[in-house]
Amino acid sequence: MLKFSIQKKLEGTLARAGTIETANGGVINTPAFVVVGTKATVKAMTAEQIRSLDAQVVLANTYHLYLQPGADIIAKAGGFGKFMDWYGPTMTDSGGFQAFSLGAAFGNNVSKVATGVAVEDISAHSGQLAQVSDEGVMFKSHLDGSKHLFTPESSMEAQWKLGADMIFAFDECTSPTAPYDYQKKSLDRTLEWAKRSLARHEELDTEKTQSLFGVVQGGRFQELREEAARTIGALDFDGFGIGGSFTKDDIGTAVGWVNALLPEDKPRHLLGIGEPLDLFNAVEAGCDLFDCIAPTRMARHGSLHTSDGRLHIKNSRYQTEFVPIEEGCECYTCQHHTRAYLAHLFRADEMTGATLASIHNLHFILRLVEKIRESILNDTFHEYKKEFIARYHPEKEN
RNA sequence: GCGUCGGUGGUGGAGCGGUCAAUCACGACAGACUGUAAAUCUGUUGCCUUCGGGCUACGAAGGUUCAAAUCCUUCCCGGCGCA
Repeated sequence: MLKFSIQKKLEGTLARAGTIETANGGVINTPAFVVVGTKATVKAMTAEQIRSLDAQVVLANTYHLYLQPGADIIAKAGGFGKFMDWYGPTMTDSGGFQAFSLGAAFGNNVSKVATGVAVEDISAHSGQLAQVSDEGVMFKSHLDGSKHLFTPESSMEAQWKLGADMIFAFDECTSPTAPYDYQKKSLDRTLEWAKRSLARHEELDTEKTQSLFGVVQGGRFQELREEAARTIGALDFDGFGIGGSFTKDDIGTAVGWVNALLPEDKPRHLLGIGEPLDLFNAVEAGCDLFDCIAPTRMARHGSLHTSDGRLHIKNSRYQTEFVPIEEGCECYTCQHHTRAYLAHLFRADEMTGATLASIHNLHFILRLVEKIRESILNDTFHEYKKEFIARYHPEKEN
């Protein structure tokens, strides 16, 4: 069971800077960005490289590791952290996101963050590889088509074996296109699953070495989000995850509805959010932890963060720019390599390009969240945010 | 020299009388990506356009035909075989 302490709150907002101490003695300074290593590896990176970025936490995925290599093998290895040679704090996601990504989202070109506001029922429960019922989620493995039932109980059992310091209750991540009625029904189910997750986890973790986070859902509806914050918030979780869908524009406000109601003395993790502006807004709205695949996936796809916005390293102009991705950046990549070299590696389809780009993007996001933390402690958050947006999103400056 | 097979858009390579500005792949040029089915996916890729269409194109030049990248003739170039 973790200990969370708040060092400083930013007046007039829900933002706070604090420290989490895990049951195993790991320390996390919050707000913190959690690096995603779905299959017990941060894609294209070694554990040594993750350490050299001063990452604080790594998050793996229960569904993926359950299918391959299997939770028992990870348990024998001593947990996924040790398995991958990562000895810092760890988290696992419950598999609840895959109810969405392999269900409603599968093949439908919908992402977790809605760009439009079109609400249509593409049937959140009729996905091709995942079907949701009150009992749990029936997955058809994307690897071999075999069927697997995930329930709150089985997710807790698998996460116990995977051995992370912090784990999540089993929930249903709904589609941003799901209408109110479905969100409501799903929310009720996620609440039941939260109770079942708590009960099963209590049986497994008798010495309280793992912390369990409950997940708040509710889609884009204020009424549902607040209901979820109250009901999940009242349960005996060690922290909370805020999951599901938002629109790009109201990540901050919707998260604020939730955090205004969640118990203040427990950490709040915003699941799957990790673009710079979203991080500022979410911190301001009271979130302490974030995990996101965006920095690493975008890196592999050649989209690199700079203070002046993202650049596409494959664009022709970069072939002859013999300067770092960002002048003054202290990451390994920028200290040793040029845009031209990265442009070449990406064009030549060389793996090292993915590694160097991932190092850079993770460094950018990790340092950004660190600076956000410092700005809370220094009371310079608003100035820092304004300054950042002016350069990164000049079109949004007001 | 004789014979034979071939010469198609940035590249490879389909097409073998009309539905061909020409399948497809690669490359190129852009874009997307937010609890990772993702080192993936999408769009564009002869020139011009008032987006209806127009123009120039399948080695070169002639020819047959209502119609040719596709058939015929000659020439040029390349591979192979025989001298």
